[in-house]
Amino acid sequence: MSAEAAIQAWGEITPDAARRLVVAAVEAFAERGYHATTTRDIASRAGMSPAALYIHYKTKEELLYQISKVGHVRSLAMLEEARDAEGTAAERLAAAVRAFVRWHAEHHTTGRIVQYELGALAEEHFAEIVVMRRQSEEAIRSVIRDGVAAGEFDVADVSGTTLAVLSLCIDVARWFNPAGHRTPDEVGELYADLVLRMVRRAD
Amino acid sequence: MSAEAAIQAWGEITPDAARRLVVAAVEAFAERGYHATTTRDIASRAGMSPAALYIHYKTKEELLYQISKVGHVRSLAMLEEARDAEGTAAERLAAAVRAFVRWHAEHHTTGRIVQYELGALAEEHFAEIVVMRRQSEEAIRSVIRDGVAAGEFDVADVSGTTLAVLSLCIDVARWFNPAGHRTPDEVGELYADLVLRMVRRAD
DNA sequence: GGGAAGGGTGAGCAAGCGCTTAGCGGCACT
DNA sequence: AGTGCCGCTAAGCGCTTGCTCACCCTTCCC
Repeated sequence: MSAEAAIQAWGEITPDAARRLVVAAVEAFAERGYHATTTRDIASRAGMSPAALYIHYKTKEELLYQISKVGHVRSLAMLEEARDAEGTAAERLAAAVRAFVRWHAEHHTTGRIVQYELGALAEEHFAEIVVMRRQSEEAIRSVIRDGVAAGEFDVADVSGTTLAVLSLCIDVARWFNPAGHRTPDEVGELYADLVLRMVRRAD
Repeated sequence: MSAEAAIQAWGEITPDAARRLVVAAVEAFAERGYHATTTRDIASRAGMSPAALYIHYKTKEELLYQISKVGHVRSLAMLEEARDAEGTAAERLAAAVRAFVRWHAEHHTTGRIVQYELGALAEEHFAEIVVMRRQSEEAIRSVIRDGVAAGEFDVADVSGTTLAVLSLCIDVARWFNPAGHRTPDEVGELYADLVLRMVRRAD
């Protein structure tokens, strides 16, 4: 993803300086991790002095919270949209995986923060995020349950399989390399196929 | 895993104090992450003063390297053993996944460090570890290739599927909760089944 | 033209960091 | 009993960290 696209992805954040700080923080957190990133690093990537950060965010953790929250809201919206769409359970599950994986590949920097920096959130922020994560899990679980009920899927352990499907998608943020030869679309397609094979009834 | 079991898992490390430091570091790194863990925290968990750490390890990073190295050696040995075993490709792939997943569940603290703290390694240590990771990937890939050649598997993208299988197993270290109701054996069994469904020829 | 407000800076504080050093106590060996 | 050594500690050094504060521009309204 280009720098311009990154800035556009955070378009709803104003003013401009606050958005630049978020974009800079996403880069830095994804590259080095939250704890290894300094406020000076974030500020200088955004072209500001260290003090400027504190005009827009109370603490470094609040920046992390902002990023994590937006990422989780997007993820949840994506999964619930797929759940509520028209079509067979197989079609809806494939659509959910395709979208979720493509997002984690395309926005793998944000994805890394969303998925791997939860432990750095303040307690009250963490509690809020956990609610959304449970809802995401429930969205996938309900599609799988639908497929089993309709006789499309043959799944012995619905909860365990839900966990595995989500886990598979999430981990894309860890290994995806934009310089590699796989595009986000291709990975989404491959994964949608693999997930369908995991759940489909053999016939 | 109990504290005694943890200590035994690092049994080959001597003297006793060095082993206690490693066990303490594994706990601390897994809980908070490498960068958020202080040498004072590690030392006090091991029942020593901060300075004692430096008698056994030159730096905090060397402790991480020790942990990462042992973990990678174990992982690789496990996967290569499964690859070289007797049996069909399906049997060998299932055995590999079962063992790999069980290990990541049972030793999920070590697993987290092995899989998620690579970026904190010194450059020369990282390079050494990357070699082992490539060998691990190659072990799984060769079993899948065997299965395709034997007509047991139907896999369009061998490399992509290898990546997905490894990714699925690795991510167990992130979500596994020993207080949950799933045992490492159960997760291993579930995952072996899911992976076979991902690759098997429908007939 | 004067005052308020908001986005920005340079300098720096208190705390905590990784790591070092001087020295101490107990053990093995002579 | 004396000596050397090894595992360890108390104290603390030099540095970086997250964050603050006094002050400065620019813009806007009257």
